[in-house]
Amino acid sequence: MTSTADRNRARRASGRRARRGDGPQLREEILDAAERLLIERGSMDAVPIRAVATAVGVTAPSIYLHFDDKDALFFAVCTRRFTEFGSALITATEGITDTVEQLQALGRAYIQYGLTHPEQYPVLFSGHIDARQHTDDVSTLPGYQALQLLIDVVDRGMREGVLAPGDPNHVAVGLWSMTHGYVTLVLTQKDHHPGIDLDGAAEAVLAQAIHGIVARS
Amino acid sequence: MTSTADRNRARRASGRRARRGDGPQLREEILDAAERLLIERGSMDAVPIRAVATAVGVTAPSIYLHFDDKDALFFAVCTRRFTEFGSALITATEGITDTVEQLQALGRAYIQYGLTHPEQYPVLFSGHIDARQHTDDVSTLPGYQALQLLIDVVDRGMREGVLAPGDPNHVAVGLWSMTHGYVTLVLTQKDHHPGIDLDGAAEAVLAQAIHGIVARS
DNA sequence: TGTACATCAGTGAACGCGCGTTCACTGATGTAC
DNA sequence: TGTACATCAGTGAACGCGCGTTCACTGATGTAC
Repeated sequence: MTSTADRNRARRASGRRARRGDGPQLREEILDAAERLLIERGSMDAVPIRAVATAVGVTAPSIYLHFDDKDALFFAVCTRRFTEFGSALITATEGITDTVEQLQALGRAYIQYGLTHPEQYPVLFSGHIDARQHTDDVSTLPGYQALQLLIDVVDRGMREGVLAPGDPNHVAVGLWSMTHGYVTLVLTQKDHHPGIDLDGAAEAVLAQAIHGIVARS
Repeated sequence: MTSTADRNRARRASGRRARRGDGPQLREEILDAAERLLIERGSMDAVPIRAVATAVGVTAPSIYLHFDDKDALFFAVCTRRFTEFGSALITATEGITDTVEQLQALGRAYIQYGLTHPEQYPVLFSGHIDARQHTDDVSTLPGYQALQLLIDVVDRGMREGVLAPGDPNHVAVGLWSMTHGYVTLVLTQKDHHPGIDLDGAAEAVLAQAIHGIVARS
């Protein structure tokens, strides 16, 4: 599991140096370790840069050879994961022709991704990292692509007549609110409502959201 | 504005002491200051206990005469605000007899409260403070009463036949997901989606949620 | 009514830790001539 | 082919700050006798 860290430590202990061109590889190792620690500890405030360095088998200052500062490191962690998140959503719609079913698949994929990445999800969407300090390009920000994708599908559904007419932006925001809200409620409130099966409500919540926007015959 | 703090500082400077029985009053002042700083700085991690003490016109250790530790202080801030939040929801339904309109009023009140308390809302619902370390009574926790109220109204609507039949718990969770999700998206993503009027979608989102659960004639 | 005492509501100073970050350096690796 | 040099990829030590919390104390306020 920590074999690369051990290798780094062994190299260090034996007085050997990393070869030229190993930089990018170490960068990836740092991102992996930072993400793993983020998952373990629950928030980026609880992950010191020293801990990341130790996990990689390297000293703290060398982190700064690869990232400007701590924020930049964790922003990179999020960016990487968000790319994966976006792919998961796109993959979910592939092979599905019916627009309503596409929306359902999108919602399902969204919720599933959120619930299976309980630590990354809040980092992506809780606004703890001020993303705009790191990118000028808004389109790379968490949420942007997801929302655009959603708007496109909703728009198509309306033009096809399978969705009730309306403002695609508003409808998309509504759907996003519901899936996002459901994910965050499950993640944060799960243990606060003994009598209620929050986890088990996913399909019902999804059906309810779709039900609210389909065209009525 | 800081007159009580000034009074405290003046008392201190003049060598005078607070009278017996002033404890509870200072406790309230501490809560006020902590909340104000929470609003200003955006997160409880960004509010040192010394800053709270300074704002009240007192030294840091005296905070500990009123609260066990920092967590307890901010938990108290949240509890107080959550009581208000609960009252806002209950007040919103008063004088309304139609169940669907009650749901609409609840949702509207929920969203409005969230958007007008942009700093407290995340503290209440983001799970940063492990509430269960401070209370055994789950029913005092943020969210519990709100959800119970919602379930009651939904249940009544189903029995009246104005809402489509289903599991009241699931439907309530769906409504909560939507309002909670919308509030958090607006608070965290507002500036990330230039072309989209997130703020202005409230009524549409609400209508969509209601639309998804009413009985179809 | 006077006096010794307890208590309340703090104060001031310090402890001790952890953290982000910087700085001067090192030594192997690669390159120019 | 040999050698002087630049550079890459780090290291080790320390700086400096801020923070939560504790501890010994103080002096006015109230109370028992």
